[in-house]
Amino acid sequence: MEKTPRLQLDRAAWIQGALDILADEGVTGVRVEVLAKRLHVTKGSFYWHFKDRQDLLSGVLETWKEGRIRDIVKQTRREPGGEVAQIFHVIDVYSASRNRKGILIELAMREWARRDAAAAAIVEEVDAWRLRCARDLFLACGVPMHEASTRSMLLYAYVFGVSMMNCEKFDGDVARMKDDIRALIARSPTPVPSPS
Amino acid sequence: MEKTPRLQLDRAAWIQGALDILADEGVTGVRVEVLAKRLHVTKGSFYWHFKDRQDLLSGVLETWKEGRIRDIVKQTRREPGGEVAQIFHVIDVYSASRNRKGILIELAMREWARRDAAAAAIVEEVDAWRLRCARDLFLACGVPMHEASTRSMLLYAYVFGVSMMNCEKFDGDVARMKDDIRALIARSPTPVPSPS
DNA sequence: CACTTTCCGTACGGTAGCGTATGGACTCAA
DNA sequence: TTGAGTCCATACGCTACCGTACGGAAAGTG
Repeated sequence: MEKTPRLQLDRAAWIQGALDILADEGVTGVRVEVLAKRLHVTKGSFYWHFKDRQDLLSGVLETWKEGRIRDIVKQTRREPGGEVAQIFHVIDVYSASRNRKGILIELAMREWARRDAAAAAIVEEVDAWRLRCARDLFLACGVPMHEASTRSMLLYAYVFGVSMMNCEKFDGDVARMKDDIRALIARSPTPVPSPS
Repeated sequence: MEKTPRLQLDRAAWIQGALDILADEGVTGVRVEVLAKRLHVTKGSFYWHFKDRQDLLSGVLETWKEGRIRDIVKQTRREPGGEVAQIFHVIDVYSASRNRKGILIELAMREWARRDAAAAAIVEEVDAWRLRCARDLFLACGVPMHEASTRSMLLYAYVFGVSMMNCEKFDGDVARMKDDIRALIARSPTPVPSPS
C-alpha cells in the first residue's frame, strides 16, 4: 500500500486523522474543515476522497472495527498453560495508563453508538468478539460455560467502567486495588451463597 | 417536559431542560436556541436568566452534583441487618433498564468531564461520595477495610461499564449473568466470620 | 393613574461548519 | 506536445448557533 511516503493524502490518512480527533473531541468534533486544517490541506481535498462527512464516518467505523477484531484475536491467542496470564494481560491492555488513546477512542465510540444506529451495530459486533474470545480463555482455564460468559462480561464492564473514573485522585492504594480486582475477576472461585 | 401554556421560567426550569438534552445529545447538544425552542420561548428569555451558555452549564453541574449526593446518601442509608441487601439495591438502582435517563446523564457527565476540568471536578467529587458510602456498607458487612474499598470501586466500575454495553443483544441468559455478577461483587470470596 | 421591575420577543452582527462549483497544478501516457 | 486523469485551492451560498441591543407586555407598587 504505502510504497513511498507521498505528500498526497488518501482515505486512510483522513480516517487516521479523524480517529485522532475522535479520541480528543468525540464524534461531534470530527469536522471536515477542522480535520483539513490539521492535515494542512483544504476541504477541497476532502471532498475528492469522500462523498461527504458521513462517508468519512463510515470509514472510521469500518477501520476501527477491523483493527479491533484483529487486535482482539491477537491479544487472546492462547499459549498453552498460560491462559490465566493471558486473562491478566487482556485486563492490562485496557489499562488507561498504558493505552490512553485506545481507551479514549473506545469511550468515544460508545458515546457515538448511543446516538447512532450504525455505530451501535459496529460496537456491538466488536463486543461480541471480545466476549467470545475472553469466554474461550476462561473455558481453557477450566471455568464452566456459564461462569465463563459471566466473568467475560464482568471483565469488560470493569475495564470500560474504570476507564471512566479518575481513580488517580482517590485516596488509598489504587494500584493495589486494581491488582486485587484483576485477581478477583480472573481467578477467584465462585462464592458459595451464605445465609445472610 | 410538559407544555404549560404560559408559565414563567426560572433558572431551575432551564437547567432541567438542559439536563434532558444532556441525556440525549451530550453536552455539545445543549445549545441555547435549541433549548429555548424546546421550552417554547426565545433566547431572549435565556439571556435574562443566564449570563451566557457557560453560566447554564455551571448551573447544570451544580444541580446534578447536589442531586446525586442527596441520592447517594439516601440509597446507602443502612438499615441494620440489611447491609448486603442494601448493596444489591445500589447495584439495581444503576440498572439501565430501571433508570435509563439517570444512566444517560451519568454517561454524558463523564463524557463531559473528559474534556472539561470543571465537570471533571464535579464528577470526581460525586464519585468520592459514592465510593465512600459503598465502602461503609461493605465495612458494615464485615469486609475488611482494603477489600471494602476495592469492592466499592469494582461495583461502580461495573455498573458504569455495563451501562455502556448493549447486553440485551448478546446470546445467553444476560439476566442470570447480571445476577451472578451482582453476587460476585457483593459477597466476599473468602468466608467472612459473621460478627454474631 | 403613572412608574418601575420583571420577563420575554425581535432583530442584528458575527463565527463555524457543510457541501458545491470551478479552476489550476501536477503526473502520466500517447 | 497534447490530452486525460488525479489531487487540491479558492470562492460561494447556506444553515446553525452565540451573544447583544432594544422594545414591549405584564405585573406589581406608589
